[in-house]
Amino acid sequence: MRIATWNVNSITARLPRLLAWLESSGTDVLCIQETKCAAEQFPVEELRALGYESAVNATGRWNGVALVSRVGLADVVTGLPGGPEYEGVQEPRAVSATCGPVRVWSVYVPNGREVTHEHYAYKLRWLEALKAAVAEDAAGERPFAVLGDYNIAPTDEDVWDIGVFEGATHVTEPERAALAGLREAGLADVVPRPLKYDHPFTYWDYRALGFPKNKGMRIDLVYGNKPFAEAVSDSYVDREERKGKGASDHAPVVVDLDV
DNA sequence: ATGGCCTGATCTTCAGGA
Repeated sequence: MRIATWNVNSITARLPRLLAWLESSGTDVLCIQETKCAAEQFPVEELRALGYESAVNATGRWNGVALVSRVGLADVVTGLPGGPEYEGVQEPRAVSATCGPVRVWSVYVPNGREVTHEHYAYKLRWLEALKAAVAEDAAGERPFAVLGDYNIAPTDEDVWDIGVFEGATHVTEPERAALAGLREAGLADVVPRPLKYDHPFTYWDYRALGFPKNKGMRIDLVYGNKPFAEAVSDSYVDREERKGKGASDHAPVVVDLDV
């Protein structure tokens, strides 16, 4: 079984590449982030034509997540139970479902913007709520994983130059402590292999030739419980999908499971 | 040449991304 996560940066803008990639990669379950569409604009029919069911949590131009699966999609939960509000609303940042033998979450963790910004405090609260919401499944016997754009680089090695990030979000101790909390809850960081260079970056800024210069970050993560991690036979970042016109600024992270 | 972007909506300018 092949499962992947991909921040597509607008599913509308990415639809031709998304459909082509699903077919060429043979992905069974895809966790999607930043759909940037209203739920009714999500391309349910185009995906159904390829054999995929969809579970969508999206409300408009910002954020939005989805799960698409061709191996079943049951017990869908929309949103993060107990999750915090930002400016009075629960933003669409989580959706979970059971896809065949695996329980899967697709998450888009808040960015944080600046460490002094209210959005940063919200990011930390959101991660606390995530830990509470997944605790039971994380400790369970069924293969379980939380995949998505965490907007956190787990270590200094997960950015191209840590010096550039002094005082910035994505690399702070509280953010990394939140990831450690998920690991303490029973989830392991399933680190993919890079297809080129020595580090599995998953995001490269559109600006300043970030991709050609490999100025990347590893912020799209797969956190799986013990049964999930033990079933992993391979994992890699499909950097080919970051190339060319019409690419997202994130590449898909692919995980193969023996389940 | 030492910089270089992309998205959708508020739509020719902006906020947000990280």
